[in-house]
This record gives sequence, C-alpha cells and structure tokens, in this order.
Amino acid sequence: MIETQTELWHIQEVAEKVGLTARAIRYYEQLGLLTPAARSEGDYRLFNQADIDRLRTIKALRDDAGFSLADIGELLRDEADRAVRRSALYDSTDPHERRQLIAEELTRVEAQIELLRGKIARLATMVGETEARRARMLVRLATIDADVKDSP
Amino acid sequence: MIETQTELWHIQEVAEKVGLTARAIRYYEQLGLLTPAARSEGDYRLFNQADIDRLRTIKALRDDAGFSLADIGELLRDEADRAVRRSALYDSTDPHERRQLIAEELTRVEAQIELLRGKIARLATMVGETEARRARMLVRLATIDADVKDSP
DNA sequence: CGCGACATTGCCGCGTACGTCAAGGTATGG
DNA sequence: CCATACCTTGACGTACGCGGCAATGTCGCG
Repeated sequence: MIETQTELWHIQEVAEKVGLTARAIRYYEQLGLLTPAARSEGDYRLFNQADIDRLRTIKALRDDAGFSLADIGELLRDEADRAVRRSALYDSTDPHERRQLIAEELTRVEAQIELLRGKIARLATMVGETEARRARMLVRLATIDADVKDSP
Repeated sequence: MIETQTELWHIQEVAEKVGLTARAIRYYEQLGLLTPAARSEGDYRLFNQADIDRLRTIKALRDDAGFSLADIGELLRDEADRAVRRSALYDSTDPHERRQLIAEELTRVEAQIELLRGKIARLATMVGETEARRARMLVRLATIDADVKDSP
C-alpha cells in the first residue's frame, strides 16, 4: 500500500500560496467549487495539494478566461462528479456505462477547449488592431522627424 | 473641403448595432468612456460611426479581454485626449511637443499589446492543460474498448 | 395636430464577488 | 497556563455593472 504524502495546510497559508484571500476561498467552498480535504479537531479547514491545484485552476478560469464563478462551478462539477463516481464505480461497473460517462465528459472538455480557443482568437484580433495603431504611430513619429530635419 | 458623410443614429439603433443596451451606453457615457457626437434639438443623443467603433472596442475589451470599465476608461482616455489635442494642435504646435505626445501614447499602446499578449499566453496554457486532459480521456476510452474486445 | 414610439434624467434595486466586523473557539510557543 | 495569532460561523456592508421604474419631453407619420 502506497502512503501518499498528505501534507495539509490551513486556509491562510493556502490563500498566500495561490494568491487569493481566505474569505474568497471560503466563499468558493460555499458555492460548491471545492471541498477542503479535511477538518481539524477544532473544525479548522485543512487543504491538500489537490485543493491548491483546484484553487489555482479556479483563479485562472476567473482572472484569465473571465468566467463567472457560476460558470466555473459548471465546468468543474463534471470533474467532481467523475471523481466521486470513479472511486465508487471504478472497475466495478459495466464498461459500457463507464464508457458512456467518460464520453459525455469528453464532449464537455472539448467544448471548453473551443470556448478558450474562441477567446484567444478574439484577443488575437485585438492585438492585431492594436499593432496596426502602433504602426501608424511609428509612421507619424518618422514623419515628424523627417520634417524637423528638412526645416530645423 | 471634404464633406465627410456624417450619418447619425439614435441610442436604441446604436444599441442594436453593437449588441449593447441603451442603458449600458448611457452608463458608459456617465463613466466618461465616450461622448456622443452630438445632441438633437430635444437633447437626444446622436452617435456617429466613430462612436459606434468606440463602443465596439469597449465591448470587446470587456467581453473578450475582461477588463473592468475603469480599466477601459484608462486605456481609452489617452486616445480621447489625443483626438482633442490633435484637432486643436495639429500642425499648429511645436513638432517636439507633438512628438513627445505621440511617443507617450506609443508607450501606452505597447503596454496594452503586452497585456493582451500575456492574457493570450495564459489562455494558451489552459488550452494545453485541457487538451492533455482530453488526451488522457481518449486513452481511457481506448482501454475500455480493448478490454471489452478481450472479454466481451 | 395628435398619437404612439422613443428619448431624457433621476433614483432605487439587484446579482456578483467578495470585505469587514462581531463574538466566539483553537493552536502553540514561552 | 496563558498570551497571541489564527480559525469558525454569521451577518451586514460595498463596488461594479447595469435593470427597471417614474415623470416628463420629443420625434415623426398620418
């Protein structure tokens, strides 16, 4: 039996690690975005590495992809369901049913990829436009410099 | 003298064109993100093509890049200042001063490009991670299929 | 000139994503 | 054993980005 290194952290430490506030983390838990690995004797929340990874994912989806917490909940709920089901059903279920569950999540994952790709494409367009502006400004600078040279 | 085609639209029409609500457009004006080209006799807001382009830019910065309206205000204020200054100072000012103004805005435009590029990079990372997940799921599907074939 | 559609400002309301106390309980070094 | 720092659950407060009235005025077609 493999003893996985199960290091646990308190909420403040986790908050500093991932760049969130303790309040935000509690709020995310309240929304069902995550469930800390354990509680201490005195009911302190205890987080493991998986929790931290999940919080980082949430933060990235929010800050970079701009999803609402509700959207993120939907995006991650699939994963959560799957994890629960896998531990309960792994190798104990009809392969056809398992295949079906995986295939369904595959569809959602592919939709997520398309969402992100779409966002990247629109941002790329904006970069292109902004670069065009930049180019025009460089031309104007060069024009001024040339004029100054002609009549100082 | 060139008569530029100055077609003007009412707020509701503009809202439909750019995919915003009239309420949102008024709010953006209140925040100083834009100033409609004119007002009618009865104080109706009148928008020209430049206003519409600007609203599209605002919408893109909000929906795609995820900037706050305050951020967008900062990003666009430079441009607004420049437009005002240009009409007042174009060809009537010391080239060194004009050069200075353009150079300053160039710096800001380049910063914007870097912001957008950073966002794209982080999104690309997320796409990569999500694609890795997808690949693992495909493997699991293939494994199940192979098992089923072995012992049907 | 009259009527319905659309506009104006002003103001209150609301959902989201937390911040910020308050009133307690807990962990831990000295 | 105690001080102090950190934790808990409420509960209320707040900034942002509008939505949705109300009261009133305007536009434009017949």
